[in-house]
Amino acid sequence: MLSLKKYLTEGLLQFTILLSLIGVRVDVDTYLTSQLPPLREIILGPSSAYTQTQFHNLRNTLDGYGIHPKSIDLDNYFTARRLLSQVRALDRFQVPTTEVNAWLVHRDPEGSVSGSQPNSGLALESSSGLQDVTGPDNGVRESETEQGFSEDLEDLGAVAPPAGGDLTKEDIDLIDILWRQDIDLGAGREVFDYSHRQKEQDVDKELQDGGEREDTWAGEGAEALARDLLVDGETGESFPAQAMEVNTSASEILYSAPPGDPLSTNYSLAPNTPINQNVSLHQASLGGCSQDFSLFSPEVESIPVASSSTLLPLVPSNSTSLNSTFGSTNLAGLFFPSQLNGTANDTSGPELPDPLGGLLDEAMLDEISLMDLAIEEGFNPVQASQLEEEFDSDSGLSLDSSHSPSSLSSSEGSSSSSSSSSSSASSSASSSFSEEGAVGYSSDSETLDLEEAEGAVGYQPEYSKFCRMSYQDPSQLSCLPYLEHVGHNHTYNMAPSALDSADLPPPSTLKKGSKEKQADFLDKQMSRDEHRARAMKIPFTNDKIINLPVEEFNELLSKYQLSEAQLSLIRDIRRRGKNKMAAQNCRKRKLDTILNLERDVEDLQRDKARLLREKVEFLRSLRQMKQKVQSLYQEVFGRLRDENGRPYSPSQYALQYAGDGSVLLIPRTMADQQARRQERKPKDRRK
DNA sequence: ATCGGATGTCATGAC
DNA sequence: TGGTCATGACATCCG
Repeated sequence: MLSLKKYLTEGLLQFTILLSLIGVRVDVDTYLTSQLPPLREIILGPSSAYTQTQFHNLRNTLDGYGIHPKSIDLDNYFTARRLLSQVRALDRFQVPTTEVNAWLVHRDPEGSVSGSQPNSGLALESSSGLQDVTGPDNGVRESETEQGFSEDLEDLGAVAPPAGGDLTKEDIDLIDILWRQDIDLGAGREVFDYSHRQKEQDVDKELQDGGEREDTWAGEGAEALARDLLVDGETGESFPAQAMEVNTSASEILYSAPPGDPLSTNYSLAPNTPINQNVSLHQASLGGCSQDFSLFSPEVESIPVASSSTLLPLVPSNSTSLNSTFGSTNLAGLFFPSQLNGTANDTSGPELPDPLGGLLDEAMLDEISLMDLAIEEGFNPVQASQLEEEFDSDSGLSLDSSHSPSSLSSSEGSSSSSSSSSSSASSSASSSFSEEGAVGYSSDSETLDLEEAEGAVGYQPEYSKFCRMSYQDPSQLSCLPYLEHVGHNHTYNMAPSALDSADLPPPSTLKKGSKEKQADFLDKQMSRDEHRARAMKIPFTNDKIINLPVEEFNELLSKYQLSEAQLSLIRDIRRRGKNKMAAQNCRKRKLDTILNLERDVEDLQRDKARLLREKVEFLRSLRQMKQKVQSLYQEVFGRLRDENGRPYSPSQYALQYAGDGSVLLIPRTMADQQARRQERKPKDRRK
């Protein structure tokens, strides 16, 4: 806290120096000893009343990070830095830092403005700033967080294996017994197997999907975090420590002023310092950020800094007048601009030709170009203003409403469900079926066994459907790794485990009637190729035909004396079977692609909405900056006095900012020339 | 009866 | 060159 106070004090001092250099008397002691709550608390420590403002509640709530209330000090500290950055880098685009206004509002020493005004200003601007900057973003973040949270919940559920899903061998044996008891009722053992498999599939699938989602969300979380960091950086906190530091020369100049000089006491300019010598202002105030004042730089530097007759001494007025004129009213206008269009300013009268025309015009050009850009993007200024209002009302989420996380979740849910229905096949097959299906029709007895077994298989239509989707020879998976993610509809390898004698129920336990039914049903369940193979008395299973590696397949063919028709059929079966799997694979990929594209679109729409919000904030910030510049200009100019103590005529003189950070008082004619030159340059550049 | 989704099959091209 | 895969197009089934 001590170091923080040090920083704050230094920051305030530096800002005071800046204000002093532009002609404003700032008495730090006044701040330190005044009753101005924010500043005093910033330096001396926060009061409970301050730290419990809605400002922080809002921020903490929206951020969800539970920032300690004392972090307000940092906020305000950075706020000061941001203000400096804004003042120094008006030609640069900076992220909305509307909260800047908060504790720059300084109290009229004469008490014309009560401390509550800055306080309210702080509250207003701060909350506004929060809503503007962090609110909508937080909205996005919040939604994403919420989404991620729900996803996490799902993941938790997915990671946890379903109760009972992990069957032991005893369980399987029990299932066998139950199946033997139920076989007469027509319930196939695969019903049990399938349920088992389904659980495993669900677990596997959810594990897989959960992992994927976890990765996805981790990635999105990181992205969101990066965005947050970026946004934070855009709020000005990432500014280099220099845009804050007053260079040494400045301090030297300031403190080397005659001790008895009241101006030096106020960190202001020494009296009668000729501005054309370009010493005090240049070295003290703007040197550190001269590179940021690109708007003024090259042309101004090229000005024949001319005869000393054209550059008159810049003499700040006395501190009293400064205090009185740079009072709350002007500050209120400065920091709480009532006009957002930035085209008019109450304090800018016709008697004060705008010497910042170049700057403002350029800034306006930027704004216009931005608005044009917005229009090009289908986001017209009206929408921008609406968006701004939404922003103000902390309804930034509305942009995302049509692409809410729920929709994303649903899409992902559908994705996972679809993929689970398909990819579950291979995993279930590998876990449940130890032997591929056999369609051995070489003997009647085999056929009988087969039919009995087939009768036991998939008595229930639902099962048949599931079984078609789930069976896969695990031995082939190693040869066909891509199948791991594909659900196959292998009608032709339905029969399969029937030949596994270990799994076969004793034929004697089967009743004749149910056996016939089961045979009929199995007949219906057999694929056309299976029927053909059966009709052609192909001596091995379709599954082998399809899934054996080509060498083994040829070897298998060589073991049998097969007719040409049989060989042709076998080749067709193999071709069709492989093509069937390929088609399923292809469809799954296509579906995945569509889902990914859908998700990408949603992400892009979210990004677009965020960028639009940021753009609105940029525009708003730009307007505020322009108003501030104008106000500061008028304040500075209004305090300038010639050797005789008379104010300069705005119609005859203007302030000109040089590229090196100095501020010159030059005749208006020269300023107009500069303005025209600056106008021409961008046009030439555009050509 | 119609429709749409799921699936199987064929043709074709690429590797 | 044959095998395999990917994919568009079409057919079929089914709810």
